[in-house]
Amino acid sequence: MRAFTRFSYSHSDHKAVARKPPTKPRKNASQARSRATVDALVEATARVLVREGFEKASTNRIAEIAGVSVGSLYQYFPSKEALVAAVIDRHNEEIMGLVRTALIEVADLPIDKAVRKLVTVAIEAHRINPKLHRVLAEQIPRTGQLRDVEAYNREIHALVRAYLESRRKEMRKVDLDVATLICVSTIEAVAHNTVLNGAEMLSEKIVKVLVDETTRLVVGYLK
Amino acid sequence: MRAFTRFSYSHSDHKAVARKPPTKPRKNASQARSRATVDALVEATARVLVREGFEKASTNRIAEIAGVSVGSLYQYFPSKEALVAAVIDRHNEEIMGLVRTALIEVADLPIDKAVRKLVTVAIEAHRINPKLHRVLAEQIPRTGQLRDVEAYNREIHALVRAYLESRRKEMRKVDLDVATLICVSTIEAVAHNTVLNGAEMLSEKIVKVLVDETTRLVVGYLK
Amino acid sequence: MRAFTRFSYSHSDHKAVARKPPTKPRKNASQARSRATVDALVEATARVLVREGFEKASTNRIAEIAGVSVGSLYQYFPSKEALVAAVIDRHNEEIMGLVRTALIEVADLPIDKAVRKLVTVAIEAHRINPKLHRVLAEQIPRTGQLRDVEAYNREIHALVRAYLESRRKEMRKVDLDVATLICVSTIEAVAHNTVLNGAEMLSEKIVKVLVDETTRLVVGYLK
Amino acid sequence: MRAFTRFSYSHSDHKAVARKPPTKPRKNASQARSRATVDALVEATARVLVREGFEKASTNRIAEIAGVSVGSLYQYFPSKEALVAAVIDRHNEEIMGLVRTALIEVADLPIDKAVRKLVTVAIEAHRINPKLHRVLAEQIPRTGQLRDVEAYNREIHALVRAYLESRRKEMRKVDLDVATLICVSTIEAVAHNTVLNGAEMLSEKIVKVLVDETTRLVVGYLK
DNA sequence: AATGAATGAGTTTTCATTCAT
DNA sequence: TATGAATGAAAACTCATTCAT
Repeated sequence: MRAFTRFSYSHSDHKAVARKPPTKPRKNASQARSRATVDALVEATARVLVREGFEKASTNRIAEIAGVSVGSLYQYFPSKEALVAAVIDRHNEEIMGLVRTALIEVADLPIDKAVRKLVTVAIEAHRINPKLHRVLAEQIPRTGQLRDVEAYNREIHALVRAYLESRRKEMRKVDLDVATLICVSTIEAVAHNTVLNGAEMLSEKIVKVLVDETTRLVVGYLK
Repeated sequence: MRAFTRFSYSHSDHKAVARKPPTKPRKNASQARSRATVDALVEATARVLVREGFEKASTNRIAEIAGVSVGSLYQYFPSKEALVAAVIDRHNEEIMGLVRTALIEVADLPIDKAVRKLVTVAIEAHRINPKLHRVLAEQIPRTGQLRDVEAYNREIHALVRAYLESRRKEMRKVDLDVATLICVSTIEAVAHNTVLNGAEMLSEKIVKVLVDETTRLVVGYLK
Repeated sequence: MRAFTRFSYSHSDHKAVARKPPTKPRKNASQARSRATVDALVEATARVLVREGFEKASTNRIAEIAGVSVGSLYQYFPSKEALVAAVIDRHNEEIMGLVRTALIEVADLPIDKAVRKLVTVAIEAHRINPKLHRVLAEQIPRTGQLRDVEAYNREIHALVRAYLESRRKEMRKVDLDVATLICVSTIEAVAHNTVLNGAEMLSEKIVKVLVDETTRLVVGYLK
Repeated sequence: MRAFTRFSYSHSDHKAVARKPPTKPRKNASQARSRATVDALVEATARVLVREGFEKASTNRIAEIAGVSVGSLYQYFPSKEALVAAVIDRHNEEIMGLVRTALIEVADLPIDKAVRKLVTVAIEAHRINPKLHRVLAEQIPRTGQLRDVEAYNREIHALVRAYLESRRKEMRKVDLDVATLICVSTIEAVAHNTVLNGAEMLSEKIVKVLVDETTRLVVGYLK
């Protein structure tokens, strides 16, 4: 199963990352100062990840960019992986915000309008921070975030399925789960490619054509 | 643009890996013994990559598994990246073999038969060595292989486009490039998901359903 | 010279630990609350030392176990070493309490009764907290406690010597200092071994045999 | 049970050192160069241990003193502990050499001569490198060498027991194991104290007195 | 007084790569 | 050519101690 967003590492074949170091922030960072430090660290990690890639993203470098000591880094994050995991979480939540909103807005629309909206949102979601998106996608198997990502995927699947169910009369006879899988996969694939192929360079016109065609593809399939 | 196979890192946005060490084999491996050594090294790299992941795949370990000294490794490959690049090449060639053959076989078939065949082959290609596939997919941005992968993608695009062109009369009016992109993206996405979701565990029956549905999706779109 | 208790690092050969941080409690802990805090810290240190060993016993951990902030820890103890020193002191005092009492009780007894009592007490002293005993023994050279331990040793030597002197008529002719050294060493050695060899597992019967034999050994030597 | 040499940490109560990193040299160091490197490392470790104590003995420092790179250190020793273990082994073997030889020489001597010899050798053994002896004694619980040390202790016990058995007619009736334990403990204790109390400063005369008295102590006990 | 966030020097360990043999 | 010992920069992580609040 795969979502609108390409973190879709829902495979179970990856040698489970030896989870020696835990992956959740050490304290709740209730105090304002702590909170600021944690935020600075997550932000710095995202930046370094984008600018220099995962291997160059050393904890010392991240701490430096965050304007904080390594010691502080390890006060809040027990390992480098935990830091990356936090970035992934943040990014995922941004994306899920978009997607959830879209699915609510779409609830009462007919299938063609709805699909068009979803395709558009999927592309937008991929555009939030494509470079970060890529680096994170590569790192998900290592951070033990697979479960979370799968949870998001399941959520999206469930939401889409619910929508389709409410519109069953507009559709031909299909197994709803299969149809959902096909829709989600397809939309995600096109969005992924669209954005990764030059992201910012794509003219609005071409994007429009892609949205049109993808909508036609999916709607044609459902009706 | 994206191919049937998920090496689709055809984005130009990745900061080109500082190409300190070259990436092509040092010698042509003309002698038989050399050839054997090179093969052993590439094979060992693939194995280690699959078994232990990229970070654990040290050159010393690879040499050891290949039954060769590190010194010899560096006789044939100027850097670790070159070694990984060779593995990627080999894997890509295996996949492209399948795809090229399929596209030849399909040349005279009507669209529905052809699409079904292509979907099937895409899934097979993803099944060749899924674990290796994953590790390589993660590592491609780091080696200098993006160009090569894009070349494969372009080749596939060209082949599919050529096929579609020859079948234009069966199709509705569309921009051929857009249609090709949509087809290739879609087929790839479904194959990718299918295989990575439990790979070997998927029952043949479910696979058949997916092939049916994907075929219907694509054919419906083209006609 | 060595005492009944195996803290006998009375060697002067150890490069005196660079005494950067002082080793005495910062304040006299006059207030009740302060006193409680100090006690909690010493107790926590002992516990951590026993449970996790010296390397794992970080000041932060100790403070946490004591239910106090690190800041407070440093309010009362200027360094980690001072903390360990306090634990050593406390443990030494416990032991010396036993030993002093025994030597008073023994004052009017004949040599064989007295030696038997001392052997018994030595074993008891080693049994107070064998694990702590060990860890402390390992760490004494590092704290500045050697002087203190030597003082205890000297005290024991003096007490035993005084007793022997008062019983000279029961003994053969010997140099009193040599005889004292031999007695103290011997009793301590057997007690040390007895306890450290399985401590709590030694059956009372075996302990009794050891007490009997050690008494015979020492008494035989003195008479 | 305890031997003539004070490595006698034969207690089973120490929390078994988490044996994450193995403790045996990685390769057999057959080549001459390797051998030299290994020797240099062990020697450097011993030196650093004596001069700066365990905590200051960092692997980088040891490598530097050995005139070798850290990398080489880790080529031959998988961890700092393994290095210390090697030093312990070497030291133990030196000591056992002395002890074994003495016990052979002593085989046909009467008890008083034999005991005198053993006391002398015990003191000599402790004098080989008293500072190193101390540091190692402190570190043995951490290195997982307890088993080895216990093996040495058992060997000594067995050898002494065998000797006593062959001289039974000279002795009063005793349980041989108890007698052996008492002898070994006693001799060790005196040697330990003698050496650690100023080692080199002890006049030969005082040493002689101690040897005399200890011999009398033990012989008096056995007869 | 107490707190606990912050510090950063220092530690262990890894691994791509070189080069003497 | 092949070997594998040696290298050393760099990475992840710890912890005694300080100091603003």
